[in-house]
Amino acid sequence: MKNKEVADIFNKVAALLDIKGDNPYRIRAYQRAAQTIEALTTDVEELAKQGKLERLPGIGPDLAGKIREILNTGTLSLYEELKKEIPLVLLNFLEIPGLGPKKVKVLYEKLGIKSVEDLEKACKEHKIAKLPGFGWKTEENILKGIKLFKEKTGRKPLGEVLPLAEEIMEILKKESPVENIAVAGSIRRRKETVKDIDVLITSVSPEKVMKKVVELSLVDEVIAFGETKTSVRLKTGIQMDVRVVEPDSWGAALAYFTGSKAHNIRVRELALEKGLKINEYGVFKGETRIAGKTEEEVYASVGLPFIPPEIREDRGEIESALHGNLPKLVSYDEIQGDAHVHSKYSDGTASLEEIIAKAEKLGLSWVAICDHSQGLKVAGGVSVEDLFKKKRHIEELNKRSSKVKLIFGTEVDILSDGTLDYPDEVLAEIDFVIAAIHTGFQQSEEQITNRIISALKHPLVHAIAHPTGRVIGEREPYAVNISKIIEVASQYGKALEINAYYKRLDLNDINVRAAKEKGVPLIIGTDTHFIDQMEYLSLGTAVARRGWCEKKDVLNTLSYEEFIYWLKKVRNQV
DNA sequence: GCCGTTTTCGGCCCGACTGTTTTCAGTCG
Repeated sequence: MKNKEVADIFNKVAALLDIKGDNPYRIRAYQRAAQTIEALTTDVEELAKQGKLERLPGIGPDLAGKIREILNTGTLSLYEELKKEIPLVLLNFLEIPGLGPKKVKVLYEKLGIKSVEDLEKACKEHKIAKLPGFGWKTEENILKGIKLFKEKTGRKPLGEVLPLAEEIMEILKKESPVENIAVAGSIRRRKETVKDIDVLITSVSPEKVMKKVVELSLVDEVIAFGETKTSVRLKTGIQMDVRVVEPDSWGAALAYFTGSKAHNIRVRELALEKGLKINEYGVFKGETRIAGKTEEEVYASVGLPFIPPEIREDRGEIESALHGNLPKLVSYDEIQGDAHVHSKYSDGTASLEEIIAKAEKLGLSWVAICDHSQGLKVAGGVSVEDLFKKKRHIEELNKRSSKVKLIFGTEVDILSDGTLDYPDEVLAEIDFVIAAIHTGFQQSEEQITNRIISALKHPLVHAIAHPTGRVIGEREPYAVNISKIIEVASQYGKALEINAYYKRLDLNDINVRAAKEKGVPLIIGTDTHFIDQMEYLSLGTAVARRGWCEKKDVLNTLSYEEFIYWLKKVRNQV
């Protein structure tokens, strides 16, 4: 997949052009193209071969040519030229809060600043305040921004921020006069990482709410404090923006602040075509507000059905909605089981009994107990002897428990030569086999891809766990050709996991969608090691939704009996 | 740089807040 590489270059070109002060619409064209290519469920290389690049939205003859240039030469002459004009390191400056392209340009041209260290030094020597358009306050803000930049308080995993956002909502509900309150932004879209917390509120006395917000004990610093908009930085380093609107604007504001930006732009373009204007206060025909109380109303005003937040990314949802073929996304309450839980038999901390109790609380009807296999000693891999103890234990519990059934499974290690960590006669006794890579991350793309493919082809394997191996913010995916994996999974009718652990979410939304399009069944597993982690199931469901999955695409929507049937069917036992 | 049954040229989403200004540019979302 060269998609990421092409998108990266386009994003960098856009940022460099931005600093240069180029035509903003040209810049947007590069950004939009980058976004489109990154979200592709097919290889851009494949599309190029088929001569279909120009069919992509926002890709014209020029950008298509530039994509081909990148594919052929590995780089782009425009990009190389721009790099000579503007040092690449300046792009880092755009990450510093308070610094945008215009200010970066001035800093570079007037003071020759080329590194964060230069910038910090110039601030401390008060050289910044003397520049046109700058002042002492800006100087101060840049210093603060540098500090944040160095602390790397960038995007945080959704699973970390969501509970915090919910806690804050609860406090504001209890202790300030809010009527409606909701989290918007990328949290509502359930993006895997988020940059800030957007909270939207209606209230009869906004000033009291705003006062409460800045007084929260969780707040570290007030960034902006206005009548309708307040921004603070929380002690965890994350920024929170709070907006208060009139009840009549609730839907419009919710749509507006949920984004994504690209999605909003498309919706507003549709509005313009109809002679309407959409902003956060409503849909307007001239001066008259014709909609805005609910999101449904706002979408209806431009001829669209309600679009679920999780797919508002301008990845084709507008077109689908216009054609009346939006997917009916799998819902959170259709999920009946958790397909990947570790117990005390390996490195999990919970007993089978505790897992059953937790599952019952969560309203699940089945849980697959997939402990590590024998060779993975660091993770308490289960010996063959213990495996059969576990099997009897599960059978016994299933006789007693009617509400929650356990499934006897394993997360079997794919060894570095592609063979599995239990002999076939043992695997044949295990009802659910999900295979995974835990060692040899440094192998070549060909080696790793082939390892996974041999596991997929193994007649006793049902699925692959965390197929790319990435850990958000900690470890890049191992080198794997995910398109090939999806292809082979499709061919052999095997499933791919959506690992729901908040730092994995692997497959990610884009790969899930690619798999779904090839008819590969998706299976959500929490990879629980500590019992409460079973609650991450909803994060996995969110990824499925972001990957446009419907009920039929997700094995967790099957009842216990149906899932058992599927397991046997894969092995040709029914 | 893209796009179009109102257009192949002239458009391209919209507003809040801050800081540096004295009416507005820059940044942000």
